[in-house]
Amino acid sequence: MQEHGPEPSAAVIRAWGRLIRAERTVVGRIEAELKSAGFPSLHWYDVLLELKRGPEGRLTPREIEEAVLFEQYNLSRLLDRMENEGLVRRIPFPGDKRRQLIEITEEGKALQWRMWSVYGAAINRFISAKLTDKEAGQLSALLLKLIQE
Amino acid sequence: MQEHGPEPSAAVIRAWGRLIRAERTVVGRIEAELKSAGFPSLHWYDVLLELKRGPEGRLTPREIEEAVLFEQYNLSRLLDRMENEGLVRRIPFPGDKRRQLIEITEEGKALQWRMWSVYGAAINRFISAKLTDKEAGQLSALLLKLIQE
DNA sequence: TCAATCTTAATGCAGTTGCATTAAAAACAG
DNA sequence: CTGTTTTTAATGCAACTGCATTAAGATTGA
Repeated sequence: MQEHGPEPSAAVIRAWGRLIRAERTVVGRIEAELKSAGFPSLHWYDVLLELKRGPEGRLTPREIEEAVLFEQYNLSRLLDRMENEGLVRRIPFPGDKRRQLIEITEEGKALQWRMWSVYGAAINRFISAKLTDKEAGQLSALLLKLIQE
Repeated sequence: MQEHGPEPSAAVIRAWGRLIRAERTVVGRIEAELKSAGFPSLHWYDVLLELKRGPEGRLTPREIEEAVLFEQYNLSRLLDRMENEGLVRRIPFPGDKRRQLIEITEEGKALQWRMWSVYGAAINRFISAKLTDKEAGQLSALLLKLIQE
């Protein structure tokens, strides 16, 4: 047997299992709502929202990757699809021909808005109904520890 | 604008964002460890572990689905691949020709064990190092609320 | 300067997932 | 019984993801 230090504690293993399960459960429920309302997936939403928040509705692909934690090649092709749907457009990055700026279109902003209508309601149903704001704050603080380093 | 009740609170939205991000971050780190040790993905591990825990190392596909929250068609094909690798075998379900039992093989048990060596160490590094047992317990309790209903 | 290195984004191909449907068997209802 | 409905698992096809590589442009350093 390979050595790898002490076994993780039961408490840690349980928390890890629940993290996976909670994420799958809630994402599954929310995706189902979006789909049944005829909308694309959360990944599309994530990109649209980040762009909308960015300066002039523009970000580089790298910035989007960093924000949403997608792989470079996945984002590249997702942007292809979104560009085909007229939700974003690629524009040259001034002073660096390698880079580009992704700009959200009016159509993209409109879609983000319409999706939020369904998404926000789903968050209410699947999260707000289960946690008080105080509990949500505690959860945020604990999850932050996992993200950090 | 479509009506959908009040906006989710900032605390809830933040918790939701962190849940997604924490899951992606930790899964990404753990998958990278498994991959660099030459092992298959966490999904394979999940199935192997559930089977190993099941009575006589056997479960129906439905039971596995329920335990790991995979889609029926995804599990069906994952089991094809695992069967091809000799990790599980399909056996008839006594008294119901629609159903089947999936049984973990000795090879499957051995793989689960070897993967745990890497997986457990990764959990130590990416979770135990970030949370005390007490915090892990709090996190579990909060996530349970999200899963329930 | 200019070759070596690094950064950014795209792409071919294989593997995986999602969606819709199918097929087979069991359970149910009249 | 027998036709209908439900349950279980598989599959064709399209969409998406992972991996490795490529190509182009910027940066670095002798």
